Amino acid sequence: MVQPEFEFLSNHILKRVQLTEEELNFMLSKFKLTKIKKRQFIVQPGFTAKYRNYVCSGAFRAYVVIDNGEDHTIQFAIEDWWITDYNSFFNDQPATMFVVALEDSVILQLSRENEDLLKQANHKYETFFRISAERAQAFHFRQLITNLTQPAEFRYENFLDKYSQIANRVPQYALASYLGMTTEYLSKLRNKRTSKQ
Amino acid sequence: MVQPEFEFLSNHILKRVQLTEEELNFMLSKFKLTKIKKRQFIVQPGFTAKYRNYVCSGAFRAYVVIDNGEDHTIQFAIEDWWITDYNSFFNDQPATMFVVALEDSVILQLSRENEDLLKQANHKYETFFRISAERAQAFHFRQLITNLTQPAEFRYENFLDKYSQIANRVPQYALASYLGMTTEYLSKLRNKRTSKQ
DNA sequence: CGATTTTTTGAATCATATCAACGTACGTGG
DNA sequence: CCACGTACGTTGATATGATTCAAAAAATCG
Repeated sequence: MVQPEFEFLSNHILKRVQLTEEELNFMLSKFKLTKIKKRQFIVQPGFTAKYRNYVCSGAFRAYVVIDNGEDHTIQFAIEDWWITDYNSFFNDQPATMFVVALEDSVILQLSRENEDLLKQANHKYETFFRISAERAQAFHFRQLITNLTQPAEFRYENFLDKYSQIANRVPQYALASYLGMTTEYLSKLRNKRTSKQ
Repeated sequence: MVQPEFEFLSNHILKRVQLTEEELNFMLSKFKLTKIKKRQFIVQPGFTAKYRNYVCSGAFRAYVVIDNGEDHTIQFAIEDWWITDYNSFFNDQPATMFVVALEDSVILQLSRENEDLLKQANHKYETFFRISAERAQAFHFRQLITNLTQPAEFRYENFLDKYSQIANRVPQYALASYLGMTTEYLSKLRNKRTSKQ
């Protein structure tokens, strides 16, 4: 009998690649279940991001801190999302981002060594990671376009449309910096919006 | 005796994955050499992007057109870069971008069918594409951060530093929209800069 | 509860966009 | 190979979306 956390990940994997039960179990066996407390960091600048993290429950925020002390949210992750500093993880370099838990969370962690082992063990595992990377690539591409081409108000409305479950769960300052605006301005947009309807 | 265009691609591939001569040649045999005239489109909205394109010589520009008619540059590609609408290519959906030649160019095209064939034929080919996707992912990630966190002037200076060969070869309006600003503003930044030194 | 963190509000300011006009370059047809 | 037309780049005046700063209000937490 599998723990529910592994159940989520199983579904996630099987949606992307067809595996036999044996293959699936071998893959799952390489993941480590970890509980993370709110405010705890799972990636920090200076240290290599040793794991790729699949979120079973809870919420995370990845951000960078610029020289002047401002922080900028790069990514959110809730259930069924992955998060890490990929630059650090892939290239075994010190991370440049923080990844912090916004809520008490449960994650499944895959180390770089285990990921390499899987990739070498079976064609299908490699396919899974390739598909993940390709989707992430396409996702960031779209995000880049939106940031480049749309004004702040659209970016906010758009985010509400697509990720309302995230919008309600994360602090406003984190969302503002994710959308590339100040918290004050987001607050004004939000007011304008509620008074309109 | 290999044509020089294939020579470039060989080097590119071998930098990323180790192949025997036979494996390399099989991979190369799946690419089609194509000459593209300046102003010619290799990807257009409405049509599926059938190829992943490796640039041997010349230069390309990928852009989207927003409702109001403005166009926004998403990517440049010169020698030794890849370009296509990945969303379209991976998901076999109509493209949303244009990709147009800025100069007379020579490219090597890999069709989706041939790419799939390669991925299935040999673990190592799949590894190559995975590495490509991972690098692209990390690249877009960094770009996203820069766009989100840095003012226009920095983005311009930064681009000059990192991609001076591109900056000199592409029209100014294309660069401006790539950097997320108007051509007028870029023109002013450029002036300010030259008068400063 | 009090203390800290987060969000809101308003006024002043700044970075960048817009518009319009002009100069320049370049490629195409005669 | 010149001349013309269209595309591209520059400049200045004005407008605006978004930031900054300061302070109050609201929410969260020990």
